Amino acid sequence: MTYIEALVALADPTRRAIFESLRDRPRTVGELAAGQPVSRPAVSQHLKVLESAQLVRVEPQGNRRFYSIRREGLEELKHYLDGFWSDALSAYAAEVTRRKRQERNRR
Amino acid sequence: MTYIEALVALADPTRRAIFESLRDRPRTVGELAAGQPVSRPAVSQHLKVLESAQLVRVEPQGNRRFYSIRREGLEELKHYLDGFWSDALSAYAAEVTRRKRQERNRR
DNA sequence: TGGATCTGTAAGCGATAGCTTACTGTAAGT
DNA sequence: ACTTACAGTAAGCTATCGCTTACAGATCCA
Repeated sequence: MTYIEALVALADPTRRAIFESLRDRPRTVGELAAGQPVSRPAVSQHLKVLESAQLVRVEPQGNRRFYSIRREGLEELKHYLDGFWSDALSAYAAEVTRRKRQERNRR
Repeated sequence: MTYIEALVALADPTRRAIFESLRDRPRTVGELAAGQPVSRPAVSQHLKVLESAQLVRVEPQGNRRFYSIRREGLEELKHYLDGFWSDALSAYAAEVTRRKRQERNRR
């Protein structure tokens, strides 16, 4: 059920910005905070949420901590979304079309 | 930029429950409210958000309004997520591995 | 036509999410 | 050893989100 955490995590604009700024390469907390209009502790808190959602990993390197994107959380979320492309869903779509046609013919 | 609205919309548990209960077939507001532990106006408000995110459509039928799932919002979100499977991201992954190896050899 | 049914909107309230400042801990540099 | 740099945690504040009740509009049915 990590896809729920991923949804919640990415729903916040600041958290999404932090996540996206990790696209090209890993970054330290300080680096990430410098790129955002919020304080460094705020970034730390966001990273905690992202990590719990399996969206980022940490790599401590001496004094600093490098954060980087992790695919696991994204994949779970993608699979959840894929679940809405089922046959049942197609069946309903047909029903909607049918209803519309019916409605049109009635006038 | 509808994928942002989709993220926010699906991040709420009640809204997600409503959305998921539309998987098999279209339903009226009353039906949806009956399946949820919140009031009917609350469901109406959630549906408004879902509709704005292109996740559902409405089909008024006389007195009632049938809501059903719409794929557009989901697709935008999926494409957004797909963007994180780029080459740049693979490059970073390599860098992480390289860093780890370096770290190991140093001890 | 008049009451009943279905649904959206308005206003207001409480919980919580995100932010800040202050503090603590740990590693690096001199 | 002492100081500086980096980052996580604690506590507290505020804005916002989701909920409720009350109300309004539209359609159905007798």
